[in-house]
Amino acid sequence: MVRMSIQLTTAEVLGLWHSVHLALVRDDEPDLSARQIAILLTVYLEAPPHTVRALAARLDVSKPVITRALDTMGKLGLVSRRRDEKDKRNVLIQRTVEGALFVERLADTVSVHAKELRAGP
Amino acid sequence: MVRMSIQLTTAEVLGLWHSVHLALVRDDEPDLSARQIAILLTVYLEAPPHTVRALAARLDVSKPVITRALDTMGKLGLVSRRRDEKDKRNVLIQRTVEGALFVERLADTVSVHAKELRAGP
DNA sequence: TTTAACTGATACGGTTCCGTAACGATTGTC
DNA sequence: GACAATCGTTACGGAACCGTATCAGTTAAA
Repeated sequence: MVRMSIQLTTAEVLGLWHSVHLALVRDDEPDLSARQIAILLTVYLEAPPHTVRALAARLDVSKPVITRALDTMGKLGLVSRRRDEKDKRNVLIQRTVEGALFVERLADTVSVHAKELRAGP
Repeated sequence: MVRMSIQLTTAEVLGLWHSVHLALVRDDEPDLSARQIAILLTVYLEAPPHTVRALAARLDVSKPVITRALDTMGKLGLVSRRRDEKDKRNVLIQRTVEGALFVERLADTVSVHAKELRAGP
């Protein structure tokens, strides 16, 4: 296994983006918006705690945007909310088993379509 | 430049997806849905002609889904519609200069965040 | 203790999208 | 010519989302 930087052509990058989105649309998973994906992956990839305010700042969007996205993703079981007992103004966004599986399937979908790419030194 | 297949780890794939979506949300471009992205890139990457019915079949969605997406992307100037003179039942979806620039900027955004990936033999 | 600052949620009017069903227009068939 | 098949669009009620403004609850400061 060799670590190197990869220089992708425009056509290769677009081909990857195209095939992955086609797969995401065609499968049975719910199609999340770009904002929802950004929130979901921030929660699952970055270190907790995750609050509404922090997510809003991270995405550079308003707080209601986060609240609405959490409502929808909460119904889907992808994330959950809990009051912060140390500061009851805060709400802590937490990961779920179902959400972790969703993220894993997303990674699989992307990986499948990223198999043939050009690598340069 | 060496052509080889790339084996990406789950963390690397998710990190790419995360950073690109964060960038897409934070920039000034309108956030397209997964279906809109799939339609847009199909129109710009695959050979014409592109009809509503063909796009619906390609994405495995109903025709009104395509019509609605074309309405919205048409207002954004990303695609345009024209009647097929040879068979006036058909509508031909066409590329626009503005749409081509949008796709190009999308490719740039993805490329920027795909610079550090692990490549294997 | 009164006030200010801060949190996340809610309300508002408007837009987009959802799936399903029906529609007018055009073309092909008998 | 009459009829069916095919095209894309529209209609429908319901849901989600948009940006903005405001809200109640909690904490910190005066």
